[in-house]
Amino acid sequence: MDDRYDPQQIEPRWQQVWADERTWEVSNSALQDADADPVYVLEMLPYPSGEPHVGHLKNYAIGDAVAHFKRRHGKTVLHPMGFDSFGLPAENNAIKTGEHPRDATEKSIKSFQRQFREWGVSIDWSREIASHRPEYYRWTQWLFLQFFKNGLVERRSAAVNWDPVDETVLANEQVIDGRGERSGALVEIRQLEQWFLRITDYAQRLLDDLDTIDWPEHVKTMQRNWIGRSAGAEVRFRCDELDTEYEVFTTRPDTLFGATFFVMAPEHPDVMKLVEGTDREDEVRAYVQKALTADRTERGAADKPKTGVALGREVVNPVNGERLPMYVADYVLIDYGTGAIMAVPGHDQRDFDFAQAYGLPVKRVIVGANDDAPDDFASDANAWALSEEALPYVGDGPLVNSHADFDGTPNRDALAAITAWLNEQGKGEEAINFRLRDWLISRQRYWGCPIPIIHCDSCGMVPVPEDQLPVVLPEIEDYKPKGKSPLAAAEDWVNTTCPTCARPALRETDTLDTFVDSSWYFLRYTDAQNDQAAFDPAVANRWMPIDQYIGGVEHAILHLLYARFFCKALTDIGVLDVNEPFQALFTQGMITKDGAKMSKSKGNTVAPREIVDKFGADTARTYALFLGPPDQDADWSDEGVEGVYRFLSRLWRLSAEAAEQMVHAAPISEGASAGSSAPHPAGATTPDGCEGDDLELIRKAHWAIDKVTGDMGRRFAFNTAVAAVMELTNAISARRNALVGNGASSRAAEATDEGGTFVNDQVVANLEGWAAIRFALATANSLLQPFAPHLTADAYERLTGCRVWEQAWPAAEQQYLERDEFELVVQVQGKVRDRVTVSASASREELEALAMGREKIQPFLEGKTVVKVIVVPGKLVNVVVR
RNA sequence: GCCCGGGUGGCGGAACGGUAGACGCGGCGGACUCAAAAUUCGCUUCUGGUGACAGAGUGGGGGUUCGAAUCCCCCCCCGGGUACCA
Repeated sequence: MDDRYDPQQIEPRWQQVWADERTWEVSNSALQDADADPVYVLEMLPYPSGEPHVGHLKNYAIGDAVAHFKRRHGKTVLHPMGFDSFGLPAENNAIKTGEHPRDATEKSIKSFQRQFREWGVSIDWSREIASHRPEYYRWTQWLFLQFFKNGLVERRSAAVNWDPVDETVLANEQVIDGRGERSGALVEIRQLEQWFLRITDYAQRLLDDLDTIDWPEHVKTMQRNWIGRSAGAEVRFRCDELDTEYEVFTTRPDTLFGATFFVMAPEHPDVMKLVEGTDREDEVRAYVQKALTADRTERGAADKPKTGVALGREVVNPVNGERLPMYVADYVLIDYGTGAIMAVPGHDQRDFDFAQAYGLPVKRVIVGANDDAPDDFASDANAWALSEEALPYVGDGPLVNSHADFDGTPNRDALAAITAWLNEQGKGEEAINFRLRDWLISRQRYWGCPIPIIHCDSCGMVPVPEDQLPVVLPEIEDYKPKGKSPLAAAEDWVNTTCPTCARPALRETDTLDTFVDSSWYFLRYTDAQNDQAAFDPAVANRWMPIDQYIGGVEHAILHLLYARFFCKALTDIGVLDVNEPFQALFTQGMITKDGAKMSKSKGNTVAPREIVDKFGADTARTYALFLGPPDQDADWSDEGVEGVYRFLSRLWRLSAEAAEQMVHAAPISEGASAGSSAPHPAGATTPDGCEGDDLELIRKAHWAIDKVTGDMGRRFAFNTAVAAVMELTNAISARRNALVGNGASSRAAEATDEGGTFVNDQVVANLEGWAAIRFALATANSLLQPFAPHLTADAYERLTGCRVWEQAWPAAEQQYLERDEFELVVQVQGKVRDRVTVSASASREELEALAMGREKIQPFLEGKTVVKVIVVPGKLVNVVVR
């Protein structure tokens, strides 16, 4: 028998077993069994580009560990895989090289599939999907049409990055310092007709239902902040000159009386209307043009000097009739609120900065805590000692300089009162505003899902009839046509007839945002073969929600929010009954190399392929989980990989050796038929009657069961779980060395052949030791199986004759966890001064007395008075002196 | 800018408010070997001391507590997201 750990030999053998037996496939009919306990474990699907990287390895190592752990707790686990195969990188590659995005993508998918198999990930491949295949995107289109028919789709104009040289729309990512990454041309902002999904209709529910799901708190916080609910009022400001009213959203109606000017966002559609034909027109036009092309993230910077231009118009403050000058300024955002604000420089930092820069009046309407209050301030507001240097004041306080009805009222109370008053007067009303914007789903790109709409001159926008789906993505010559969406070049495809009136009509040439594809793929997995529907609601509802979703924290907002929205909307439409798709979420951290994000340009990438070739998949997977807490970023180290390889080698060698020992011991110890080489079938149960070092080893094994079970089940602490199995393996190795000496191998088999009785006597003498070792090894392999499925299957079979993945997860027995002694720490002033082994049953009083009597602490008590003694049973005694 | 994370030995990291540094890497020393590799055993936060031991120590500053890496406040640095990368 080969005593060398050889993953290249072990791993393919077990992968073959799982493939032949379709071990990881689950059928939907199995769900009809009342005893079925279905669990859905899912990692975010990969975008197939090139080969998988170590980030993928980590993601699927985590997910696979969870899937195995659940299976071994008796669950029926759905664990599928697919590919998010539409997207920009493949299209960019096509523009550069002429290679069809489909070819590059399919090639990449093949590589991903092969490597996932080589990693031994327990995937149900019968449910595989790829979003670029017509049999998938047919249903993406169908879902779009359901949204369309239910009024959740809108078409309206929106700003895009426009590259005037390439004549194409750019993704934000393609805009570098305001220039197109390919052309280098200054990017313009253009307004184009776009498709939207009305996710804002769901803002409140998306916010509220976060309370019902088991997600990391910081991810929920990010989503809450992204949705950005704020309560306030909408107030109408009249512009007499143009005979229009402008609505403003404010969270601070209490400061309405302090407004001294009015500001519009550069994108506001009325800005140019307001200055048309006036002497302001040129200056305003120049400012707007500049603001529109400026870098979006820089624009919001608080420390950036405020800029703007006067419009030469005024609006009337509805609460006091004051005339406020109008400005356009880029610190006002078109996407938030109404794109126009009332400016209250006395109580808002940004308004204050702007007022300072443009010499505008600053008015105080709330009294600060440090201002001196007159006794009767309501009747004599001017008696206030107003400290102008303290402005802007953003805190709370009583109102002043406002209105007789409100002066003196604490501003928080005045908020509601003023809102009610506005409502009475018809000048405004209570309003909730969300930061969340509608989801822009159309893209002027080739490599995406065609939008199934036909534009007809007579009938308008007509949905493609469902029985004509899919609208197949046409073949085109040039992936970068000038000025239009690339699909517009496929004239035979674009020119069609209207499904309603049969007259000539044109197909929509935009494609869908790839986030649409990935917002429902987890539903398709539940019923992936269905060619009559996107999914059977009964099947999807049975599997959903996903019990454990796992993916990168970089998706914490967009993907997760869109998928949540999809499920709610589809549930409202009536094709699904899933309020929240991801009941539990785990977000993994990034793997870096030498402290930096891996990238091809830096040349610091690590390909899993090389690791797997050199050390095997078990090592690669285990290391990916061992290198740190999986939810945090971690740095990859090649030396660390070797450490894990050494650990796995040792575990496997010890297992192989112990299995051999038992084969020879069996006829003698078990009374089994002579010459039988059948492995001990009960190797996984705790041997009885062990004492001394053997008992200690058994205790260690049960400690490891307890530790690994807790680390995996409660907190996803795979790194410490692996460490626990390492500790157990170290203990096994030490016990084994005590039995047979430190030689590389005991060569029991050879010895038996040569030595006859003497060796057998030795084996008998060591029988109890080997039983303990074998149990500990079976336990170590069993605990490590979710991380290293191949070698543990191999070793466990040798040790017990059983398939480890079919075994129930081991249970720690309390009697082996409890100790009758512990090490008491003795502290003085919180500093450790002594340790002593004491009985676990010692009372508080006994612990205190014992501690106080310790010789080592006496010098620290000398000349001091003992003020207090803290006793923490099972842990420590802390003596507090003065 | 805004939102969310993170910062602990030479390195990756461990530590329900209760022994800082588990486990692994690296380093040093020993065993085995003609030798090397592999394996195996021991030591390894820093400073002082032969040593027992003492002092310091979890990005910086303050606070709460008998006791803080952990909780609170302020600051610095690094990472993710920021709506057309996925």
